[in-house]
Amino acid sequence: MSAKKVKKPIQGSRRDGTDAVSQLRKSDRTRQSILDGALEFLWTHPFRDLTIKELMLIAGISRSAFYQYFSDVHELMEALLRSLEEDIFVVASRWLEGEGDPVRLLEETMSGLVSVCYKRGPILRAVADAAPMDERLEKSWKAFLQDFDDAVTARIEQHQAAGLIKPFEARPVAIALNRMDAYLLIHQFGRRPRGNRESVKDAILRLWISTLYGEEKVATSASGRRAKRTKTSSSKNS
Amino acid sequence: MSAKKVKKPIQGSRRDGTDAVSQLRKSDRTRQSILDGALEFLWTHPFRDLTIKELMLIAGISRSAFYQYFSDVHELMEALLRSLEEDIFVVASRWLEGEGDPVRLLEETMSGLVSVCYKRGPILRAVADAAPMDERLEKSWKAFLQDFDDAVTARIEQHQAAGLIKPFEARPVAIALNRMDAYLLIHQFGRRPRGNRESVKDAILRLWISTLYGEEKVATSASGRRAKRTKTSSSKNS
DNA sequence: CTTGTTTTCTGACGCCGTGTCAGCAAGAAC
DNA sequence: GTTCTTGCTGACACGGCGTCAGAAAACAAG
Repeated sequence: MSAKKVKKPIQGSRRDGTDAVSQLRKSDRTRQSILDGALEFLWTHPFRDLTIKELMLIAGISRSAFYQYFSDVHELMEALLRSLEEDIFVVASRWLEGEGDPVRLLEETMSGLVSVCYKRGPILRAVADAAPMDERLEKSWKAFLQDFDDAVTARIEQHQAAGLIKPFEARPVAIALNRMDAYLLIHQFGRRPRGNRESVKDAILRLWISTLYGEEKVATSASGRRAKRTKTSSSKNS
Repeated sequence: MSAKKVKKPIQGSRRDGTDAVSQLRKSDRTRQSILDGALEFLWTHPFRDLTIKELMLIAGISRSAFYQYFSDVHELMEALLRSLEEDIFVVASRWLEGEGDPVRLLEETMSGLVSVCYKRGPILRAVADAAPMDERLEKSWKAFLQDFDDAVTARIEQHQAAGLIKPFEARPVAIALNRMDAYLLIHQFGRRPRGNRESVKDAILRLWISTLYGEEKVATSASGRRAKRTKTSSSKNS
């Protein structure tokens, strides 16, 4: 069923992982080249045009070799999603778990979020597009979003208890903010040419701050100070 | 290319449209039975399982007859979307264009919105799922959402000018609220068994009111009065 | 370098859903 | 009934998917 295979580590002496790339098994490099090819393709094409044939043409290997590494194109997307997930949760943890001025933490998190999505944006877009077509991927994607909803909800409630955020039902607000983020990030960075990092960050940040900590706090954030009157041009065509 | 055909109206005297169903051309009834079959299917199955063969089996006609009416499954979805669109804009116009107490208007609109989606929910879900797979449908879906974003943005700005809503950047808030609505409606009513109408309406309404008109106005709405402390159970598993 | 073993890759195959087409059947008008 | 139009059908070719047996390459040991 699954294409995964438990690989016995090669028993010889040389493959001890000390010399990075060149010392990896062939299969690991091939697998990576498929993942790279997919991302490359998705920078300029919608997911619906990603056929295995096309993909393996980019990777320079025969079509059937694909199935040595992934059981289908959706499993590949899942792999890409997982790799993005790691990066995102790292930057998100700043606001979700950090200590200190919450507005500052939020700014750091959103800044990082924008950076990650700017660099690997198509993954988000393609996974969102592909999810409805495959039950497994759909579940992963839903879980990914829900993890975020849960974390944000918890953090809001925590800050409400601390008097930093006014009391209201946290979850629907968390969902609204997260869906908004997803929508903006996907549309601004999901394909080349990409939108402007700063304006996207400012737009997202402003909405979060004003929703959670109050309109007056918006001005205290760095971007608020820097570009208080900037109309986020990029949000026009979104 | 397109399956559409300009049909000359039958020249005889009887088909004057006075006697509803039985007086329609055969082709119109068949077309409708396909649309009905699709909706029926989508109540219990995800869009990805909707194959033409399956669909025409339900409709009781041969597979190839499908192409007399639609060029492909996405054009069918577009037809369903258009029919839903009409209903939705009717109820939405209440808040978007009505006069009087805005909170009351909003309540009427959300109430209607919930009703429409409760009755024809799978359309929303299926179109959202199918959109990434087809360029044309993707455009229609995007346009549908954007029409809403535009209308809501305009209405917010109008109410801001009238001093009913505090000043803030209207568009991102409009987008966030709309995406939240879409998410909730799709997940609660997109398939059987459906969520609870009242709790969904209350959840949506509360968020809109508190975001636009202020937390204190929530209590003045009918549902706010009726169920001030109800935890919207349905938003748990969303 | 040669040999034997394991890993990786390939071409050919069958499957399934799509969309088209020529021609058959059913319905309407007379 | 006959004629003409409209609606329907089965058969076909196409393209992408996933599998498999066996070829080729990578690797370790001698």
